[in-house]
Amino acid sequence: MLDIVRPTTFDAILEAAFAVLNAEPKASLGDIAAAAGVGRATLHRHFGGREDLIRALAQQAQRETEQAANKASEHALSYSAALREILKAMILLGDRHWFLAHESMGRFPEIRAEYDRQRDELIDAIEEARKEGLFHAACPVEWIVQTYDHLIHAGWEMVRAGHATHAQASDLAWLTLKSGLKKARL
Amino acid sequence: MLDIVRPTTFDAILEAAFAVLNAEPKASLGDIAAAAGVGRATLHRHFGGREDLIRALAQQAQRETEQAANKASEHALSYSAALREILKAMILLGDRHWFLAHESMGRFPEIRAEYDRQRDELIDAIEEARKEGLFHAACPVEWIVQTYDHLIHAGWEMVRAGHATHAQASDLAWLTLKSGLKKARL
DNA sequence: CTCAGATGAGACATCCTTGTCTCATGCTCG
DNA sequence: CGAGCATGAGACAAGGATGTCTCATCTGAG
Repeated sequence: MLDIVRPTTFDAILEAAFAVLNAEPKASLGDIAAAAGVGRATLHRHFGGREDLIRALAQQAQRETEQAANKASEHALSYSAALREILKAMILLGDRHWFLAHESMGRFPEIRAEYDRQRDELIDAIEEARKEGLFHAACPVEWIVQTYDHLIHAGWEMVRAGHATHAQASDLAWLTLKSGLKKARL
Repeated sequence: MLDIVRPTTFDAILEAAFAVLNAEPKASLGDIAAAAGVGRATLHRHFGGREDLIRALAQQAQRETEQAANKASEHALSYSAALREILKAMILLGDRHWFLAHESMGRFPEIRAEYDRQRDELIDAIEEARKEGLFHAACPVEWIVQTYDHLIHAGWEMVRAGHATHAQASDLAWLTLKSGLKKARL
């Protein structure tokens, strides 16, 4: 209706790009423009080229995941609770999360640096949660990080495929992580 | 030495293609040929084109994962033990496993059909293992399949990154799966 | 030693993608 | 109502990828 905020052309292009590129990394700018419902020239007016679009996507993904993580953890009373709420929030942003992890960030130093910083924050939170008894003392932090990431994506796929609601997928992912890593050790 | 079986050119191209395409789906046939150490014309002599190469990769991945799964489970005394041994075998074939799951199989009906058949076999084994008490009765089979696939890839990445040996990654993945899904339920 | 087969390099044509530009259209605001 | 801005469509040039072909070279087997 009158009060509905129509997404800008810029946002429509980003949204379409996430969806198209996650499904088909080889997709052309023409494919993305078509999916966004805009002309290719319009895409070129908003972005300086394919690399510029990819960079904008990565920055948007980083902004959204950072904001969602901060918002999710602001009322958490423990690191364990924070990790749970962040997991839940990330499951909604699975496409952004996956885009960041799998699109080559090597060619954008500033994206890589921010990605590494967020990784370090996650590792710090994991080590604090371990002290709270969430993870086995001998479980490698690399495995915890891997499992955390993959369960986010598994949850996102459950929601996307219609096999579970967001709340259900979050519960499944959290229970699996919590129970699974309490005993997992080398 | 004299008895070392030199990989054929055909095999070298497939091996290089798995590695290159998993890292960079947009890679050109020239990139793949270079990584295989052969000329692009040679690649074209072995494969009728890019689509033909992708189809051959998918068929090879299906053949190898099927053989490895069969070999892994031939001495298993229970479905749970079989799932464990298959998980261990798949972690070594993580690149094939991931290629099958993420390269678009929609355009090859015979690949899709075989993929679905192998999925059904896995689901059957999961349901039998559930009867053995491996999984919670209320845990959705879709979640079990998702978690199984993702832990395979998580384990493969641990090995590839040098964070764990194959045996260690297998143990971590199995413990995480077993402990995590024993309690995970909706 | 010779021949056949496999291969590498490079040329060539075609197609696709990208980036730029121009013109026309529509919408919104003053 | 008019102007300005955003956009779509299409043309055009350039570059890269692909597929085909030819010639030269090397290796292995007979």
